[in-house]
Amino acid sequence: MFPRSFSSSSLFRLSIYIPFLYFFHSFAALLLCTFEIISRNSLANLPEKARRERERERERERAGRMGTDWPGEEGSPSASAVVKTKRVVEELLRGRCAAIQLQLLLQNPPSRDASDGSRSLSAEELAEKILRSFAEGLSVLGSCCESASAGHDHQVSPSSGESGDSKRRLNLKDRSGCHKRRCDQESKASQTWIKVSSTTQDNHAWRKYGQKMILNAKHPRSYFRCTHKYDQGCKAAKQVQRTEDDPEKFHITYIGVHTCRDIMKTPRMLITDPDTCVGESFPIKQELREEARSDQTNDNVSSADLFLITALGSSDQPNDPASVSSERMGFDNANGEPAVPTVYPFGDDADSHALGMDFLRRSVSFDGDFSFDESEFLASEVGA
DNA sequence: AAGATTTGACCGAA
DNA sequence: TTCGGTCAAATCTT
Repeated sequence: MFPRSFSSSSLFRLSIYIPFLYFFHSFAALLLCTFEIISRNSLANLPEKARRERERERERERAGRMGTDWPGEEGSPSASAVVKTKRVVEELLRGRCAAIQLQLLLQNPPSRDASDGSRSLSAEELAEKILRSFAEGLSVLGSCCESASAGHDHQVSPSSGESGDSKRRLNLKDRSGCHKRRCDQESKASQTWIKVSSTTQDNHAWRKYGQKMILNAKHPRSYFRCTHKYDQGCKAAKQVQRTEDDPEKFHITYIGVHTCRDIMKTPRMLITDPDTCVGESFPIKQELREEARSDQTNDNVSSADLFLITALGSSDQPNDPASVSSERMGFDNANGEPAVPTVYPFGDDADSHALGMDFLRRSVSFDGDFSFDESEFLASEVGA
């Protein structure tokens, strides 16, 4: 059946290698189509005039990054929004480029004997590049609201370089700014979802910044923000409160998506088999301490933890930001219904939400109107 | 010493 | 005026 030159060991290696290759190839293709859809949508919304100004804008950014005042920009939020859109598009294009490189790398892998270490390293670098593009894009999108109220806003922007300490020194009067609050609330309302769990632990580093007794509630509510709020401008936050009927369970409200990237976790996410990572957790120091204080154990953490996606916003669709982004990416099925489940049986994981990569864990169906001509896309990409 | 938590005060919304 | 969310000085933990 096979030529004699095929030894059993090389056949064995081949049988292991091919499924991996197939998996990574599919993954790269998925990433590419994601970038393609987002880029096309964003570019379609970009006014022609703005596109012409793109080059000029790049020079501006090169000259003085964030924090530099440009005459005329401050007074026109629309111009600022265009700048943001352009930045998002640039990030997406950068990520798409990296995804193409990754795909090419996986399509034409160098021989295993040649340089195994360098091959996997470059693939990881590319993957990190892609994730960074996602994070940067989300970060820019998240800061759109603030820039609209630039005149009142003293909040630290992701790239302003201002430290948390200097922020602390701000006068109390500087905390006023109703525009920002209202704006934040509106944007947060669409990025809020609730989880009822027997543990407060998830795969993110949170820092507690407040606790309050709530009217007619037995238990206080704790307020957490992402540890990377100041160093990476991550706006994710959560509120934790014990449920009234069952004090063993926690009512957790997640507000906003993580735009931070945890260097320790990112590569692991990519290489870990979803099946094997179910139930695995990355212990978060603060929360473990809280768990210890409240005499809670994580033994009862299971896949049975209910992840409720509630419609806190106006939409009747699940408000999980990740699902929203999936929807924008065109992952809905032909019936117009979201192709995402409303209950996540994965137990405690916020990683995939944070990185906007839920589609990796879901069975994404591409039937419907969506079709992705990979070869055509690659050809056009190479031509460009 | 650095970073995290606690907790009283402040702020805006209702 | 009340309430929920946030801030930041004080305190605690590592």
